[in-house]
Amino acid sequence: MNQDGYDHQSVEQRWQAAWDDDRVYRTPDSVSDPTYVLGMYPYPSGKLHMGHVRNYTITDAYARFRRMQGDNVLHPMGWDAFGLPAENAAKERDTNPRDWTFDCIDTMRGQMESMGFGYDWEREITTCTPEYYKWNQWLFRRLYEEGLVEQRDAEVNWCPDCETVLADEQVEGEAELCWRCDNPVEQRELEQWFLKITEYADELLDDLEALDGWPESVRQMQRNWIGRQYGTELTFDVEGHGPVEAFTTRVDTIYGATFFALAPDHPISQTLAAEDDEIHHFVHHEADPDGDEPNGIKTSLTATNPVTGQEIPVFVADFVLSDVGTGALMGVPGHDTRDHAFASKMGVEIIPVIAPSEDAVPDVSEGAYTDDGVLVNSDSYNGLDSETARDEITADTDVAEKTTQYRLRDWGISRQRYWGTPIPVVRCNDCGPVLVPESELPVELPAFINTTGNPLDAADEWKHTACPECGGDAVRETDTMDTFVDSSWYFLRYVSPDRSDVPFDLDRSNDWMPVDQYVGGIEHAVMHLLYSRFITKVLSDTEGLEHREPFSNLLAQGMVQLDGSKMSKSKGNVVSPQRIIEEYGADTARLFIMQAAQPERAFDWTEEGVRSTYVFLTRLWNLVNSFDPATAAGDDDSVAAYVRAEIDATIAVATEEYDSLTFNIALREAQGLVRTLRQYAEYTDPHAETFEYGLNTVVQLLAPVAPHIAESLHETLGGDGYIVDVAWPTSDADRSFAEKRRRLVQNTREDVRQIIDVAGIDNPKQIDVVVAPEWKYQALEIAVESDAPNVISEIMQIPEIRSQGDAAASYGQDLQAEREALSVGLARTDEYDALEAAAWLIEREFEAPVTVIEAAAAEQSVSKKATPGRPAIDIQE
RNA sequence: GCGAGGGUGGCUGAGCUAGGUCAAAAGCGGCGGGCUUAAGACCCGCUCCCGUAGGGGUCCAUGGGUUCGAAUCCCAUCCCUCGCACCA
Repeated sequence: MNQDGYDHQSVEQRWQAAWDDDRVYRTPDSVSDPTYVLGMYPYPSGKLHMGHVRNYTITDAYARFRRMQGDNVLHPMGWDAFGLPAENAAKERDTNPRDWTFDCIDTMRGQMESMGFGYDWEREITTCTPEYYKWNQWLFRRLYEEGLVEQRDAEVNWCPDCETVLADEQVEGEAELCWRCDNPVEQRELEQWFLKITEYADELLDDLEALDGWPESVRQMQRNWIGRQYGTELTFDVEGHGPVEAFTTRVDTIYGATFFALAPDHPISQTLAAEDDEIHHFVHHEADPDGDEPNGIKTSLTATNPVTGQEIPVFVADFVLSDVGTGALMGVPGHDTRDHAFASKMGVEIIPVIAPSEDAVPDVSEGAYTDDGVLVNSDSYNGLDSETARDEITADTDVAEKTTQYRLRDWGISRQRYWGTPIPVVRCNDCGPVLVPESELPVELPAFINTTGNPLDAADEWKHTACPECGGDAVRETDTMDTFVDSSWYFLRYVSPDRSDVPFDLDRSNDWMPVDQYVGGIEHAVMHLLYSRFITKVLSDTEGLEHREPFSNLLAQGMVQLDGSKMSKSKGNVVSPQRIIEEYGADTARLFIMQAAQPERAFDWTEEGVRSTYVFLTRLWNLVNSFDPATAAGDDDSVAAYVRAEIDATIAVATEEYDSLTFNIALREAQGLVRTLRQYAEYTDPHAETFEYGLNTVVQLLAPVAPHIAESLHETLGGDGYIVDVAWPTSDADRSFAEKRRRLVQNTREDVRQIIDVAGIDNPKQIDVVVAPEWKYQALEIAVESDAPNVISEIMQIPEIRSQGDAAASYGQDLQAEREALSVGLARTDEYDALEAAAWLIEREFEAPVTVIEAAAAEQSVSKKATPGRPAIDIQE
């Protein structure tokens, strides 16, 4: 395949070694406020996949771009090294998670290096090392001291396959499958450690508004996840069982409450189940919270509506969930779809209490009316609108109170696994749970024991210890932390990875944080990104960190697909980055991925695309290597001027696009410039300086994405030092001006083609392109500016125009006719220059001499057709 | 059901936040030509319809509306993708 291509292997190996030797990507601690570019660190599975390649190529290219623009850049990498797969792998291979993990890390680091990613490896972090996880334990202690840790029995999601607890966020879909192994999750009651993220629910929600560097979709997902709802909590008195709290967002419908419902696991339901066989049967055998049908059973009890005093029947119903609201609710079938379905099924009364207007009471017998409206059938509240009624009813009712409910739950971090951060707690018979003192951190993991249960439980020697408080016998907490704890603050550790006395250097963090550009997969939209925001806020409140958000700008990169579907091992449609690197080189892989689509979009991997990218790089290589300034003896003529203008335009466009992370457009521009340069060299002997300028520009514009070949070509072109340190090219070109020029040239060429085609001209002898006279530009400008009803009289006030006589009148009529659509384009001289410079393109195409002339020098019959932005064209056969 | 983002020429995909220069960029595919012994690569052009001097017609999911003028703004409908969902 590559016998025809450039030798990517030697090029890439050479520069990787050179960068390494010279520590090119080192960010010294002394730099001030570097641009912090970060890709989500990977779990070290042992193999880089295309998703990683895309993710890290984006950050690498952006980091290199910013560096060439003169910024100090912080671009680190590390390993999310704890986690269950290592345990499973260790069991399968009869080794231990630690060795396996470090092997994987070594392999992946090697692959990253062969991709040419410019990381500061001296800042590498690995979460499974005691040096790192010590600070997870420290964090746990700090949270504990701040009252943000709680231990409680909890119904938890238990994955029988992974033998561990999962956070709500790790349970996926309606079928409730484990996010890692896709097995159904069960419920278990266990003593768990929780981090009280709910204390920050409001701030986590409200601060999303200001995160305008984040995609709306991610912010929306977090909003949904937090799920704040304003409503009213009110007390119903349940006969014989006392007061029961119920939450509602629609207290305005309380006059329509015709039943009361309890979750099957509500304490009252449990009591009733113990006394009543039918209820027992329902609770334990019939209730199906996952089913679509609302099921329930009527009890013999009634509840007192606190507003109306009415007695309503009490049901135990499976659609009432104990972890939503209070696990009890008032049923308003007239105005809630689900309550309506239930009431219809159970034969409960349905009455309308909200109407679109007072004299349009809706028929709710067949369906609920769920909109806000005006109250009816509600005594003294009749006639009030829903919103006012909610306020007044809540205010008037002693046992009602405005409250806010959240969907967000506290973050359960206990995992019954070995390969994680030990929770720094000791259980003493006398003192209860006691925190391990800071001086004794880290609590290190004992040697791995291959067992079916939790290996920490089996590590007797490690498990039995002395109580830090009383010195008595005690046992260690054998649970480890959710690995999302590790990743909730790792971005701070990169700032000062060597500090053994603090988790992060505070002053430097205040200077370097937040991460300016964070890049990763959308799958972390809620979990990782929410936890990181939470921990950052806590550290801000407790440790003096002056930032309350960790990531200013977030890019959720799209998938790399094959034939429209996600690459996955199970489908067997995986393209190995390793193979691509070997066959085509890292630069090709990087360039292909980056030019294929916008980074947030999914795109299809195609072998053909990769090949043509490789061909492109080879062509560029040959173009640069065959260029010899000594033999390029062309003049600095109009063609050179055209090429120069194109170079400058390319710089302007590419810079803008790099800046907004739309690499695909920037790269397309750069590739287009290569084409222009090749055409130039084919057409004529190029002007050495111009051509060299073009080549240098292309190489520099490609350097962030294809750094190895760029270094080589930079060297070939006689550049000093590394291209990573070369200043990003700049130009005075204005993008919109450049685009106007391009459009003018494009339109003119098309016009010539059309004339030749339509007029059936076989063999043009001479092509004249006539630029409109100055007075027409003047007239146009006046017409655009003018508010006068008739432009003709306006422009005729200018003597120069008036002196044109009929021609002026005629053009004035044209202007008047198109009055509203007029706009000023290029100035006459700019138009002339652009056409003059582009004349060679037309000459080359039609093999006829092209002359760009001023109107004054042309035949009247031809020049009269010329208008600003539209030269007259005269073709002689 | 709720929320977010979308529906552009054979395909992919810009433009749509600042309405006119948009028959609508770019790439792919297809067609023709050049180069070549030939193929590939490369280069040039065409690729909605009609047209013997740059013209005309129809067009950007569908149907309305605003405007001198709409792919671009507004409304409604349909469809697609993603997230959440028996959430009180």
